[in-house]
Amino acid sequence: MQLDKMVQFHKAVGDVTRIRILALLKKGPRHGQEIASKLGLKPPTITHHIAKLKDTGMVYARREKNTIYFHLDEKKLEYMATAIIRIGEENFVKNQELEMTEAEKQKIIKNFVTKEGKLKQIPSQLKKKLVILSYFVEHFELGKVYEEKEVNAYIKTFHEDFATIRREWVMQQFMFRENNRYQLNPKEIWPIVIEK
Amino acid sequence: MQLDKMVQFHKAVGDVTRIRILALLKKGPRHGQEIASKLGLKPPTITHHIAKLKDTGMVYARREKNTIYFHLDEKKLEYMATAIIRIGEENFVKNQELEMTEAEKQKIIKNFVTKEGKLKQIPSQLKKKLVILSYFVEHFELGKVYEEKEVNAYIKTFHEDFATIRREWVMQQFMFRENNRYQLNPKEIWPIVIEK
DNA sequence: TATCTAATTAGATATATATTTAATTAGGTG
DNA sequence: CACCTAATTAAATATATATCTAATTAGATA
Repeated sequence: MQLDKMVQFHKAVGDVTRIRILALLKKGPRHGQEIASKLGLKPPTITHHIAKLKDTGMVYARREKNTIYFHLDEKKLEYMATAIIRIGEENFVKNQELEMTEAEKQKIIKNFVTKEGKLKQIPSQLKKKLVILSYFVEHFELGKVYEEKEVNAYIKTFHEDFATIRREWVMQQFMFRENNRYQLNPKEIWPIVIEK
Repeated sequence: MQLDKMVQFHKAVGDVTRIRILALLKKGPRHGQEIASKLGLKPPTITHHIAKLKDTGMVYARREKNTIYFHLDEKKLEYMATAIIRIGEENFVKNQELEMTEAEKQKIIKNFVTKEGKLKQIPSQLKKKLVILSYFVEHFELGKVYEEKEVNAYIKTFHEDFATIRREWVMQQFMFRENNRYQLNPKEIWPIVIEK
């Protein structure tokens, strides 16, 4: 699960009113006014909270005549609630498979990077792709915040498809994005380990 | 799990920085400066976040010489993360056992409440206790917020041990507490059902 | 005891968010 | 089409919180 999705989920659940709404929806679909009166709040407040719950995907709406009923998707709730328990595990599993020596790494780099330092193409094999992503991402400094523009500009110095590279960095946990700004993740949570 | 504990937990996890800290602690104990430099933040910021994680109980500290290492308690994390999935279920199970007729209810009330409306004693049998708790809690209005003083004052009109009654109302989900103010919960989430 | 290091506290600032009232929108139904 | 009801949006307010710098505390060790 993506880091920002996880934050969004826990922010959504981290509120007394929204937990009370979830408790009600667990008993079955409810409509806005009903929820408002049961919790002693005004309808706009419920709209506000329901919006946050809907954004996570665990609540959805179905219209019946003039009334909109809100439903709880318990499967999604369960999936998202347990994601935090598995945090880092995907990486850990991958690490086992994705250890390699410095020599192997150099070979892959030599195959995919020109003498001028340009990326010939994005490797399709996961292992090789990760080597390449890690190789180029080392440009960034730990703790420094980068605008999307800066990230794009840097990628363009070695490859034209900046959108793909940027997305892969985030997806593969080399970097993390927070409102369109980027930061390097510590190597410990990168999905690849190079034996020294 | 108590409602406010649940909110506290999800508020704690609902933050990018704290999730990143959890991801680090999952690999093993870390000390403050280490975390700060890995995440590109200053030590006071880490103190701030660690405090919130410690408050939930999922992180604890052990000193080694001059350095304090923070550990993740994965069992607690798992327990708290999954609590939201089970929300209302305890009540639902109880509901099955705790249905009763209006006549039964009246009998219990007659046995425990004096003609003057005073509570003779708090029943020790769960079923009877819940009847008594529900009987007296009906005094409150849905959606209205009560100060602790008001709640105490009302309880004293029928029973001396106001602290126990107040605590039971919250524990049994008849009311909920938020920074020392109290509100009635909707009957739907009460742990008892009276057949009409 | 003096000094070093790691951690915490205090205070300041900027941002986010929970709630309300008033106004508006969106679908039904006569 | 006119009207009704439920839901949403807008704007305002109050509260909470994430982060930093500067100052302080707490232990360890020489």
